[in-house]
Amino acid sequence: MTHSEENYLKAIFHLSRQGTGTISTNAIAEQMDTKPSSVTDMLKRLADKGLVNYKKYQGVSLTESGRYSALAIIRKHRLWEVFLVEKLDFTWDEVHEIAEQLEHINSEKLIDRLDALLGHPKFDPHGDPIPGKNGEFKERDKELLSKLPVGSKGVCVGVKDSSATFLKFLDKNSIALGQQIEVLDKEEFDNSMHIRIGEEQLLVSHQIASNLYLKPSEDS
Amino acid sequence: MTHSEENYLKAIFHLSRQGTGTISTNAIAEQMDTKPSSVTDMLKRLADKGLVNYKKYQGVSLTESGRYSALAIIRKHRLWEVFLVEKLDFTWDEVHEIAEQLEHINSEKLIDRLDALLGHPKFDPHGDPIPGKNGEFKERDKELLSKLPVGSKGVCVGVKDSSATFLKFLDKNSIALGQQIEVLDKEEFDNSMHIRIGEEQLLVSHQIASNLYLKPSEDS
DNA sequence: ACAAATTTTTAGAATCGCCTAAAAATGATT
DNA sequence: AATCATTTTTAGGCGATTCTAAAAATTTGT
Ligand SMILES: [Mn+2]
Ligand SMILES: [Mn+2]
Ligand SMILES: [Mn+2]
Ligand SMILES: [Mn+2]
Repeated sequence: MTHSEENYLKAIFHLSRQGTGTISTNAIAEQMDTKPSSVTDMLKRLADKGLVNYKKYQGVSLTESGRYSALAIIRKHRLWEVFLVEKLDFTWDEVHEIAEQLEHINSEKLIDRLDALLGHPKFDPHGDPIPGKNGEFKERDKELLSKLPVGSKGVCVGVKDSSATFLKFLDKNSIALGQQIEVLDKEEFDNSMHIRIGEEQLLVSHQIASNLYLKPSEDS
Repeated sequence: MTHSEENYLKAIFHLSRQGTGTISTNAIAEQMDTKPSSVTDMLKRLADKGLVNYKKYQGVSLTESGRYSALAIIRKHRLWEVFLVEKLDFTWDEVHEIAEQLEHINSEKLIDRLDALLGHPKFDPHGDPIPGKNGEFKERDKELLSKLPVGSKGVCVGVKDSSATFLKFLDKNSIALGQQIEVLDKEEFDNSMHIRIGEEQLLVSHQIASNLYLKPSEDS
């Protein structure tokens, strides 16, 4: 598989775990920052190779084999991200770009060894689950902060937007994975939320609250 | 720069430290396992980008900038080889193929951190020197075993052929870098050599002796 | 149901990197 | 100097990936 094919598979995989059903040409084009006509071209090629189910005008979905390949690439991406943070002291806002390159390195043995070196991590630096060697993949239990009612508590377990700007914002306000968060109040006006993080209190906009994932505590 | 351009620069660099003078189209084609016409194509492109000096029928050489780029790639290649051996327990015959991929990863910070993690190594697993961050590069003092006179001693510091088959042969005969070697005798008939390695004695063919580098001891 | 708006595909072209076959230049031999 | 062999370049083409512009299909709105 070429780098380009791998990137398309990844994009299709990510789109299918968001919206429900089949994926549109335009959605892929937007995700990948290319033109729809280029997407159509590639979908034909991927279909020829048995990686996607594609029929003109009908949208696209991954085949068994396409899904397996996509998961292998995502596994590599996320393991490399862990490596960069754990072993090379990168911050969580720096690793994605580099992992975009490293994910295309082709060596099963390399990935197995890397996985072992890192102690078989289950999640990447952004809280996303790392697929297993044989394509096992389960999303973790989590809820957007913005969806939680006033009074509930939870632990921060992930981000939806993992752009460098958002991640740096979180750093600046000492919001990190593993942190306990409590919803103190919600403003009717703009849906911003008063939250407690450890000892601190903070008012976060709706946009922020809808990009932070919590694992709600049992007792809420 | 594309992967292909980087590979051509590397090939030209390596050829220029072997034979003397400018590099022929055919030599590059052979080194890279492509056709001469493809090489001509690429040389034009590299010349346009100011990476090589090229004039039709006159051979080619690296410009300042081309040499600098080539060294950067070789630096990455060799640092990754060290990483694979030191941190992921690969053997020295396994690392080259993977490093051929990793050398194209583009991130200065990544390489700086990797260099630091490895303790700023000076040589790769095959005894080849690792170019410095700013293009410093000096070949180490070494001599082919086949060139040494009977009675001389030295330490094994590198291999000329670093193919997996040769490296595995060396492993099998416990010849490793850092090993003390003494030339006991030379056969007139086929130039094979009787050598002593530590406690062991061994008869090696001329072909083997002309692919092992020693640093001759002062007193020889 | 039909026209308008939107989405998707096709047609045609560019670039990169490679190939084969033919032509041109260079170098060696008489 | 003329011929022959070798090296190198050119010409033309192919697959991969992308683009723009135009055509076709689908969806939406009245
Ligand atoms: Mn990422
Ligand atoms: Mn991630
Ligand atoms: Mn190597
Ligand atoms: Mn090496």
